[in-house]
Amino acid sequence: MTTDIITIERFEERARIIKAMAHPSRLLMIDELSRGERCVCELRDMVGSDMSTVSKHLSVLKKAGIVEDDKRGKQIYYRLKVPCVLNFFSCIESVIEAGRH
Amino acid sequence: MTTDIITIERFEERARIIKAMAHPSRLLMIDELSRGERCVCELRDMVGSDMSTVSKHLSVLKKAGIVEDDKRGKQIYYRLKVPCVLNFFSCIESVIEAGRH
DNA sequence: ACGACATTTGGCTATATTGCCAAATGTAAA
DNA sequence: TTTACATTTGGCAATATAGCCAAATGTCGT
Repeated sequence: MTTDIITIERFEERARIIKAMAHPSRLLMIDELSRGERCVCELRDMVGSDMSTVSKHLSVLKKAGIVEDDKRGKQIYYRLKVPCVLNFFSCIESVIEAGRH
Repeated sequence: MTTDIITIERFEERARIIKAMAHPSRLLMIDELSRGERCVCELRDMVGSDMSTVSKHLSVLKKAGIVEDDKRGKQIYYRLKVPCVLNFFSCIESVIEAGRH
């Protein structure tokens, strides 16, 4: 354990991680990865963007510590490193639901 | 219930809400509001930014449906509308913890 | 070593976000 | 109805993000 003091830096660190999720394509990829690991080309087919765009999205998720990757053969496979992020979805849905007041 | 089909639009809507949280000052305010409603000036004192900046952050959270407000006297009080967003923090902490590999 | 394939990186433009100041709005007390 | 206070809004400059193309890197099969 490092420190339990809640500082501005702590909230900055938290914000960086949440920001990494804050994009529709990245959420789509997280959702897809919840069903198992996928190579970049599979995710590109799902998302429908340019390979380079998908790759950059994945690097954002990776830098945030949300996914991890693994090179096997020609492909690189990504998987969720911290699956609890999936729990966000149900809460988000209730925000949406409450929003329809 | 509207529809259960998972579309791109659904992920865009989710991303908008997550993006609304993706800022250190806004996370700080959410954290503070978890302890009860606060007027804008109290939040400004906590965050330490300009009043107008804090107000704009709050409008982002409000538009996303995360907080709601209520005018009483000269002040406007904000409170969490969907407290489940607080659950994000523990997961974020485990992302941070896992990141220190 | 060569060519095909999978992925990342660099570079660029377009767009979005942030945060301050100043001005506008709303409210209440004198 | 002034004045003071609380908050929002408009506008602007600085910075960050997104997505495409093209080029670079890495890996395999031949």
